[in-house]
Amino acid sequence: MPKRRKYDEAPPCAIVATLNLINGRWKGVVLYYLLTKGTMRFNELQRHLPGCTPRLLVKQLRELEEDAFITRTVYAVVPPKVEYALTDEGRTIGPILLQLNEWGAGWLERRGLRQKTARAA
Amino acid sequence: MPKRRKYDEAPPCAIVATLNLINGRWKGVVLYYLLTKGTMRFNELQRHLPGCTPRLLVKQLRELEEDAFITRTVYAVVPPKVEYALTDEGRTIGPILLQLNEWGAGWLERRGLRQKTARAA
DNA sequence: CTGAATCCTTGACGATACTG
DNA sequence: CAGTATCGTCAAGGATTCAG
Repeated sequence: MPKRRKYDEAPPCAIVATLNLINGRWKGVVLYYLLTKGTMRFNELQRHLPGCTPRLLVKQLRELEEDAFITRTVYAVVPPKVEYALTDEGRTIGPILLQLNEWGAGWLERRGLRQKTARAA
Repeated sequence: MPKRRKYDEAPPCAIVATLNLINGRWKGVVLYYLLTKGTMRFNELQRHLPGCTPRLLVKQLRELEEDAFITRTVYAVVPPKVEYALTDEGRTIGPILLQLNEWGAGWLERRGLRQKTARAA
């Protein structure tokens, strides 16, 4: 049994399935960054996610990799260098991520919780 | 302290904020049903969510209500009758829900996990 | 019919420290 | 730099029963 995430019991419901895929404290944003800023290294990614511990970041990245959304490329150099990039599959949710961002920005504004720019974090 | 959901510490990050709003085992589908099938009663809703206990359904509905996505209308009759409907605010995520559904359907298919129709559950 | 009450499990996530 | 290891917390969700 190769590790189950809580909702791998996902019924054949498209919406539930999709949401489960991007469930996780930072998955959505990670994908968004890789989408809008391109390939990134581990630390680079982490710097963009204030409050995200390496432990958690690793876990979410591994899950995204499992789900074929991103690739993980290790370079045999010192100091170590690992790059994360979107796959073609990962790129297919791009439009949704952009919409989530846009809608969320509007929502935050309606709530009076201004954010200065349209940045994702 | 009026009850906190785990991620109410949501940073002013639009994507994270949005995902947190529809996080929850059934929230997405509930919204989808209310969007595509219109106003629904409690039991009606539950019948569409196999495996969802009333306890959980109530909770998620209350949260959606708190977030102004849906309204809860109680009719003073016996037996009780309560109707849930999307608000205008709730309707604004409609496009995203539809896209989530569509993308998810494609994903499930690519995964070989056929679903017969385009139904959401 | 629409929940509320109670009790319980679990896994998502956090803090801190350490390493090749 | 890119993680592991270890320990701990806590809220999400499950099961069951009861009630207006």
